[in-house]
Amino acid sequence: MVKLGKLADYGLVLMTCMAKDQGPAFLRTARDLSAETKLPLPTVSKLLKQLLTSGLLVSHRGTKGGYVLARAPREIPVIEIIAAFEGPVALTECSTDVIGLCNIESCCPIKTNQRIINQAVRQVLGTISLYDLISPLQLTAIKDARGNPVPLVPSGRIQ
Amino acid sequence: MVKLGKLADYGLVLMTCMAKDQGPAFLRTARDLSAETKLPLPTVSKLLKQLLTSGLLVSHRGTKGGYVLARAPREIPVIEIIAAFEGPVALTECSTDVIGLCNIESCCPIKTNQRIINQAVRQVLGTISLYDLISPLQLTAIKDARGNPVPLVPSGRIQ
DNA sequence: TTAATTCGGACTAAATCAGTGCTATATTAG
DNA sequence: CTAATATAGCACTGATTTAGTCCGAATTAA
Repeated sequence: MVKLGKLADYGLVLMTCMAKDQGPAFLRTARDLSAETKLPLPTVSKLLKQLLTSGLLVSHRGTKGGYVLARAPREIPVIEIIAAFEGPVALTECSTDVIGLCNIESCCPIKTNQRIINQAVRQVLGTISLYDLISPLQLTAIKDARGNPVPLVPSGRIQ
Repeated sequence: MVKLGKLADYGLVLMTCMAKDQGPAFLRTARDLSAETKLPLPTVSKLLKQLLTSGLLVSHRGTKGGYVLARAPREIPVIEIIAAFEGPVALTECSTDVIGLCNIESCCPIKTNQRIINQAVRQVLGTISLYDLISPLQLTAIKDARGNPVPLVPSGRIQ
């Protein structure tokens, strides 16, 4: 399916939640976010931990503790959130920049070309920030790999 | 890892092979391709079958049979090859255009936004064709989601 | 001190996927 | 017509990955 794992999916939900309702030093607890997102508490807890160690969140322990975004939504590219759960984004295995893993290696005709795919995808995900996800309408002039505009709102309405 | 399954990966290898060495009505057998790619024959056979039913290849049975590309490499976008093995490309589950699967649904704050991610990725993969993979240097002016050029050959050398 | 909350690890059950094998069908060569 | 070759389609298995849960320790505010 070329899809994200559920954890990464949920991670995006949580990050969007936090970006929307953020105040100055507004700490959100795991329980709090669990209630808001309807995701099971243990899972939310796990997600937050992961986001923490990836440097996307900052935590405060003890009573009245919680999590806050480490940076402004504008400064958090979507690819970082995804990478927090799925590791470095690389559609094709040959292109994880690790040499020697590929058993075809020497004769592999597309090692070069797989980089093209990876780089294109990475670039796109890198240019979309968490802020873009909160306010999609302000996302200006998204263009595709050849420079043509991408119709984000096909029929004038976002579904 | 946000990566393709191995089958899709191998599928790209096979398609690239066929695109490179194609002649007029040049049939390639599974055995042939297996030898060239060093992939096990049963697997190659399975891959070819899949590519066939997806409409990317045309087959001829019997002695002197084999497979040919159904279209010119220029007319085969990478996303189709990937979709042949992984189904429709959709990074996030909410966005498979199926309504009602998401258990958060009503309160899901990012349904809209996930479309942005999916659409951007799909668009990029849709603009890269099999032909681009054979001759990467002729791929002109790949640009990212905001219109900035993507450096395909970072240090002047393709590794 | 007590209650609330994060922190870190380990563990289990389930789903997905790669890979293989076998039998039937079609086509060409001789 | 017959035999050899190659695809067609199906089912099966073993392994890998992943989601999800739980528990005890550390930390902080009241």
